[in-house]
Amino acid sequence: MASLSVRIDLGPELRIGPGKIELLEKIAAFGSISAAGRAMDMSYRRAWELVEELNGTFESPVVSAQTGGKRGGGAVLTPFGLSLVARYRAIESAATQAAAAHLDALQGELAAKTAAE
Amino acid sequence: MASLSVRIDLGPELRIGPGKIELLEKIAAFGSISAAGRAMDMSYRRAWELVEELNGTFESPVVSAQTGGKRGGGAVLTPFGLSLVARYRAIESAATQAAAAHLDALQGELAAKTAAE
DNA sequence: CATCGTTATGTTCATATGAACATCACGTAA
DNA sequence: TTACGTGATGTTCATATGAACATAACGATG
Repeated sequence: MASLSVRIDLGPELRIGPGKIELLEKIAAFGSISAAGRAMDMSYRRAWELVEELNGTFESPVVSAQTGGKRGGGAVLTPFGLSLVARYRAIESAATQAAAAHLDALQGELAAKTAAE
Repeated sequence: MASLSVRIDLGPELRIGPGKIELLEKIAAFGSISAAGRAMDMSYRRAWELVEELNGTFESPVVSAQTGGKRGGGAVLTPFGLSLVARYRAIESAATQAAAAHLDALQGELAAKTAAE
């Protein structure tokens, strides 16, 4: 099934797409950067770098992390981070819904081409 | 200004985004792969590779090219290629319009963060 | 026949990107 | 004190990616 993939451009060096958003959601769900990375089959290193990049691109941090402690540490989304995720999903949802008919048409056309010849 | 960037996933190895679409439009406008490349500040090699990739991913070719001749040769979009571009722009337009309000809200929130502190 | 602009490739090189591995710091719990 | 799980980095290496350059085929046109 054809689907839409949405990225938001907020300026040069300021882009956010489905990958980073999913990572943020996983962090919110597990309370840990490393657990989020594992869930996405991604090295901790990589996950941490993405978080670092996100925290650096926006004025306000998106993830707040703590080292040591009960479970060895952990990470949570800041209010701004939560808001960012919510807004992205809202945008994605609206976009997908609005484009659904066109997508189906394209898909159909593609199937016809595949069937023919 | 914040803007949306849309990619269409039609399967693994079957993705199309703003770059390829723009290239196709330039090819249609100039009637030449090399002219399209120049217009996008892209080497002919690169432009040709993208066209090759497009022609390979879909069942039906998207660009039809001729070597030699009056102007040295040229390239035009196939009917399917034209349709693909049109559908992409329609999808993009619908998506952008539907997400406009959310985008503005995000932009505003971002500006607030930038202003504060 | 020589020229021109284009398509169509080959080849080489620099760079960006991510994978992999290796530590260290930290704070709680046993 | 030791162990544990996590955050936070450093380092190295393989690979992917694109840039740059080079060349041939082609067909009209002069």
